[in-house]
Amino acid sequence: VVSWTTMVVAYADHGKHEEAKFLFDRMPTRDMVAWNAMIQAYARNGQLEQAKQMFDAMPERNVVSWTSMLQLYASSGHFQGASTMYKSMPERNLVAWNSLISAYGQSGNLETAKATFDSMKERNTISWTAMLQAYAQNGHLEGAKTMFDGMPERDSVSWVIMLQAYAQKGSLESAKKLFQTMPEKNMVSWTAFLSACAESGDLEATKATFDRMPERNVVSWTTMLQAYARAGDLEFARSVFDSMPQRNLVSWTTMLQAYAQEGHVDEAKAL
RNA sequence: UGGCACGCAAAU
Repeated sequence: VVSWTTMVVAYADHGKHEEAKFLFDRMPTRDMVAWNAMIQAYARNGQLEQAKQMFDAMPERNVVSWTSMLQLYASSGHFQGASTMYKSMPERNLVAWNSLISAYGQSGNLETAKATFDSMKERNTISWTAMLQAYAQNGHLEGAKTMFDGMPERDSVSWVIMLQAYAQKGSLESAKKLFQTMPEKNMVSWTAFLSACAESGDLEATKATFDRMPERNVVSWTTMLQAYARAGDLEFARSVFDSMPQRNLVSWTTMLQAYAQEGHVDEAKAL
């Protein structure tokens, strides 16, 4: 049953929920982990209806099943459904609570998110970061900063979210200062900072950051490409595009959009 | 020692 479940998850990870379901149906035995994995397979591919059917059909449910549904409702914008799930959960754990904070944050319900956070008997870094993000998403820089400063521990995710909070407020300077004090920088934090530079419109800073990066992936390359594109620098944009070690759908779309934006129909078509 | 759920980066 473990091998079968591994296969189901593998298909789900590649967006193939129908194949996942085909395998699931052929499993000789299914335990709760298998059922939960199948719910997640649908959830990851946005199949709310199907996920709900699995949830209703399963012989028994645990806290993972309930939490998965809560998250799915929240991520689909069905906050009422998420709330209903939460209320009907027979048991709750830290993950469930954290998911609820995120759900409230996404729905703009800051007060309730904070009330939830305050009422928790245990919190981990994810709880703090989810609350930090809730403030940031809703434009409350002060609240975000209070969370960030008050956290017992910060990891790279919390740093990145705080950095984005500054960047969203147009404060590249604060973002830069924060980035400089970040203890361990990884590809995501570098790219997040790169993106902050790009969004500020400071092309020099963007290029300088890009050149200083210890390593780059397709996301960082595309961010650099986008920086030139939004500045209307089609030549540079194209040379970045041509130099990229890899391209994906997003990088192609960025290049295409750059041409379209500037009215270069022929190049767009050729691309 | 193996399988499921929570918080981060790029385009539309």
